[in-house]
Amino acid sequence: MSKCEQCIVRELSSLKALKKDELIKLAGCKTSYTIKKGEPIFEEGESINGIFCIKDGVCKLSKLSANGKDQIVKLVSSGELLGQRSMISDEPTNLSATALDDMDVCFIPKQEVMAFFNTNNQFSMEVMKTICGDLKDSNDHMVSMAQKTVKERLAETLLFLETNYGENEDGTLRIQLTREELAGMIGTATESCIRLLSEFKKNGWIELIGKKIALKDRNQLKRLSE
Amino acid sequence: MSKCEQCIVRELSSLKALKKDELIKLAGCKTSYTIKKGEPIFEEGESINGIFCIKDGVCKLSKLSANGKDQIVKLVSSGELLGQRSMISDEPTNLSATALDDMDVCFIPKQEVMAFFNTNNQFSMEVMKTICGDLKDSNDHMVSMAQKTVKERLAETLLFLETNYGENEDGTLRIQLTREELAGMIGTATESCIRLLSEFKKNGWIELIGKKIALKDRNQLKRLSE
DNA sequence: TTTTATATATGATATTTGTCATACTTTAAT
DNA sequence: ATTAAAGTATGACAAATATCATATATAAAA
Repeated sequence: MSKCEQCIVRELSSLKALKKDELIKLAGCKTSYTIKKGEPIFEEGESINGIFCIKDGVCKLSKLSANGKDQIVKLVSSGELLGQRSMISDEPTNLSATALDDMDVCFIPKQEVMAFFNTNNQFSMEVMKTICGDLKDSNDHMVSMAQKTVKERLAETLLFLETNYGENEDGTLRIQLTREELAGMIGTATESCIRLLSEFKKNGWIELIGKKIALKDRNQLKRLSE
Repeated sequence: MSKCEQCIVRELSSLKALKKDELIKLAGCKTSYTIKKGEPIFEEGESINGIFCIKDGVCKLSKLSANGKDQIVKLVSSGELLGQRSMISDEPTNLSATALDDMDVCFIPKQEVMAFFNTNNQFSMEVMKTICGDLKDSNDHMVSMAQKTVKERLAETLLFLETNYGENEDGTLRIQLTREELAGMIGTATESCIRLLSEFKKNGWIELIGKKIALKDRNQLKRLSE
């Protein structure tokens, strides 16, 4: 049972508001484990009685739509908390979380977190702010889906992925998404996504190196996305 | 300066967690006023240093997209609070709020609400739950936009409007939206919205009485929306 | 290695949706 | 009451996107 003090999640998430004694309590009740790429952390409809701390790796939060397509609502990665919404609302999750990488996570039981809400106001405020940020992102995302073309959304998403997850030495996006997952992020059919990637490549805006994608003309992508 | 105790907002919103002395404080700092149909309560980019209590009427929360269309993110009506997200995040709003009805509202300054956060944990939890509900709705809405057709979204929206805002004696939807606003809710062009309404009418699923809409075959609409 | 499965890619085509033009209707303004 | 403006409606057409078929490439399994 390792300490929570030096954990990246403690540094970056709402947990930064916790005091020493609270961190010790935390370390005592957490369970840590690993999840392999492709495996679920939890699935739509499950009751998850607590929150997850992501120590390493990235996962997708997605929702299966009636037509069988998996819409990606959000990516969550190391340093972040997962499952807060469902825990606070006290209802089964409406989303599935699936590892895109091999992941290291900790699970903190609900009663522990709720206790912190009652004793540490700063922690409550941090969580509230995080959720408000998520709400703003979700609203913006929704407007994007409703008002932008698939092409615009693809450009937007590629820039988002580079900004938030960086690039490898060869200039390709570090985050590894299949074409199907990328399509799931922008909300379109896999074929449409592939077709537009080909078009972007033909225009010299991106480069396709095997399955990987490297951004070339960021200004053009930016212009397109707005 | 009227009391807050018997106010509908106090009954239905997070304010129900406030105690008597807190309500007295509230009554002392609020400013109440009216807003006429079509007028803004606040606009995108404004800093609104507090929250609004909606005593009467309905408003739309919308965001102007790059193509000049006004996407409606959410409707907010009597009994609800408005502006919590922006106040908690401490940043200008990303949305405009515009009255769809003549409205009665109260404004509560930020410092007052923040004080309640510090002294009344139940209130904090209620606000948190509300925002979590908003987040879930927004996520679901986003998936709808990404995965459903305009036709499906129109059917869904018509049912939503009936469920949440009821109908008049003649069976028409009580809430009064222009075709443009309805299009803004489902995320499509005004003409497409009108065209589909005509199609629904031709199919006998709805009736158009002037500008008003009456639902006829709710089962069919429901089937379509899923 | 060979086979099998899965992911990527592209063409052909159908469907959906947006845009522009125009007519009609209702509401507001002079 | 007349005019002007805004909202509703529909046709014609163009553009965007989905679907189905199929080919190729890559990865996994036997």
